[in-house]
Amino acid sequence: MNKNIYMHIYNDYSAQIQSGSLSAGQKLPSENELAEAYGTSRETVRKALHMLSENGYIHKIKGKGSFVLDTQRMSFPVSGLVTFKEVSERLGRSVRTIVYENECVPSTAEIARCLQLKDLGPVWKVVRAREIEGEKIILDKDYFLTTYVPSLSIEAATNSIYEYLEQKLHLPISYAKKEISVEEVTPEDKQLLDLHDYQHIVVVRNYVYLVDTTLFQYTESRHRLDKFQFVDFARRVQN
Amino acid sequence: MNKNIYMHIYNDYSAQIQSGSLSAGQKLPSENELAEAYGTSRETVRKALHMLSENGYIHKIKGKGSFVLDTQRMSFPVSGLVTFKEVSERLGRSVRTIVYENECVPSTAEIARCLQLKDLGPVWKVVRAREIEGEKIILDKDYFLTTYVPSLSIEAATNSIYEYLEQKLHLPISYAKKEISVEEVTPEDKQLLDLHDYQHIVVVRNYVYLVDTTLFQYTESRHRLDKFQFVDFARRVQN
DNA sequence: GAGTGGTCTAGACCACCCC
DNA sequence: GGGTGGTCTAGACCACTCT
Repeated sequence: MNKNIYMHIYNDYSAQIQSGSLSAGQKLPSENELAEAYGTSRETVRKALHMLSENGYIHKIKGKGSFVLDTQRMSFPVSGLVTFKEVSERLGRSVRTIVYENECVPSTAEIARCLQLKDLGPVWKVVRAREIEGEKIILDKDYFLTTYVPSLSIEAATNSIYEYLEQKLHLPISYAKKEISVEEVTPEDKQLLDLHDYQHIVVVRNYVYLVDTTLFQYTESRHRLDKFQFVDFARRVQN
Repeated sequence: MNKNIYMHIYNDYSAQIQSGSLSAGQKLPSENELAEAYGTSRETVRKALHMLSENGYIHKIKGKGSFVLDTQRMSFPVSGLVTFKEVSERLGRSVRTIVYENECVPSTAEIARCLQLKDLGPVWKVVRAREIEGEKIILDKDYFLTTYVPSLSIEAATNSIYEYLEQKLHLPISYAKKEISVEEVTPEDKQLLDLHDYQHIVVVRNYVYLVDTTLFQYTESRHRLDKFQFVDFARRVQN
């Protein structure tokens, strides 16, 4: 199951902290104790603890130990590379996805620029609305290079596209760049979402890269103002 | 100057990549070559390369090498724990800070909640507007525990509070939690900023912690809609 | 097969914290 | 002084890429 020892340790503790069986302020065993407990070396334990620290689960204090952080973070979408499906499941909300469009289209000049295409070749386009507790709040517009995603079934689009890409197509997704801004609503937004009278909308542009650094997906996630929230955890770089 | 070898390597390469003397796609020396060049071990080199990778500077491919990423990221404030001053200097924009308030006040119920205070003790409050190219666009409201920040000079508030906290008070700032949302403008926003007719404003709530995990600062950064941008870089967790 | 990055080891010394 | 985390070493074996 867990090929790597450090991943095993990381998974053990992140699960315990998320589930609440380890609560804020509690002290973890020392690195030497963990190394012995897992039958590994201290550096391997340290790698796991470093990841827990990077992801906001614990905090390490020299001379004292590692401590669980107060972490009811991640209130809503878009932190890290977490998918909408993962987040809504975690929240246990009543969520529905409506697929408006799921087809191969010639790319417009704007999409070609976003995907860094030389010519206006075809792209696979998916347009979906996310309905949360009866209101259509988020509009997701996805564009994929047809080289990697020649087509997508309605089932894949309705469930999780990422699940399909990673588990079926085995695309090695590596990293993403996200840009958040606020823009004026478009007629399309008004038509496809329950926007009330808001004149602006939060736009999250997502550029997704494979491990060979090719850009293969561009996504525009358009959120109704009042329902948008983004949570971020950051560590100050030490000197 | 650089106490740690890995920091030395990290600083060397992050500087070269930021300055553009290493450009996107270029290959770094192999880990073994770097270890020899810096007269250190491979694990130490790997620690530096891991940090470069985490911060979006490079990308590592097993069997091939480490490559510089296309990185004109960080378009505007609020990514990582970077201060306003650091960012505006990097952008080379004409920026001015106006201090409206800089004093010790009793905390309101809301501020006490944000700073997790038991009682309504005093806090040091700073209210500043950020003027960019002639327009007051950002309103920063900072609240500090007086235990750590008994007072602040106008100079510190006008320049960089962080610089003062870290270099003069030697406060060990460790990590922060950031929440971004969009809210309705308040009369205070209208009065202190050049808001045009926008009815909403982007609010970035920032909770800053010291290394001993005490929360010592709460900041509300209120950005005019059209000028707000947030850029984030994220890696997909590998399995 | 040679070169690369990914994981892991079993030590070492240091700086810091607390008693 | 004993325990803690922070840094570093000099090896090892593996999986992967390229040719």
